[in-house]
Amino acid sequence: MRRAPAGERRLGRAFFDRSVHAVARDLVGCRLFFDGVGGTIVETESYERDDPACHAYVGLTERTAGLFGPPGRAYVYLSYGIHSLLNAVAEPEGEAAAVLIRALEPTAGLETMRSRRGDRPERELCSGPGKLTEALGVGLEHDGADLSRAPFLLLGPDGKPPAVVTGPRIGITKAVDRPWRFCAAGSPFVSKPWPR
DNA sequence: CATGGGATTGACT
DNA sequence: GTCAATCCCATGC
Repeated sequence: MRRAPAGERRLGRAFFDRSVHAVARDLVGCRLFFDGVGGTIVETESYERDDPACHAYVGLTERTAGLFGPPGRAYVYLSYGIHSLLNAVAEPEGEAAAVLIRALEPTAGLETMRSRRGDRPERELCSGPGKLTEALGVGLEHDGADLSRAPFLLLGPDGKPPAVVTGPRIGITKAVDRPWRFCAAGSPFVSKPWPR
């Protein structure tokens, strides 16, 4: 049996079955593709159950049910009535926590991204949570999908994982001070405001 | 059944 | 720097 090259390591359920903050940090440098379109994750944020900014803070509802489900699934929801935001569910089943995927460094399917988002410079294709779902073609219909199965493909870092810097989360009004934003240090592909 | 808030973006001043 | 667009869904009457 062929041993998969290190760079082809797929992330399975076990990767997500632990602290959501550890998962968020380790996802930086991993590679996410949807139907062959995607790139390297350069920015994430973690949300846990006892967190006023987390949707599951209000408890179990039909909308948030996916957050309480098995780890390694997608949680997709609509923000501001316009943007689909992609999260990866973490922690054991019954816990409610997720990692918001905020930005990618595009490496595959750039032309497909441009056909969806307009002819933009590379750094503007996926540098924000709503931008990257549009670029990849991820929508609400993928809520609950298994991230370890097609059309999703989630691989470990290609080589050494990047240095990660943390900072306050973006665009929320509650629990703004918790340092649960994780960015690849020095990457020009993260969303604004850039971490220092 | 009506209301209002939200983990954003892009256009405009 | 400010601000509107736009829609799902939780909450409350």
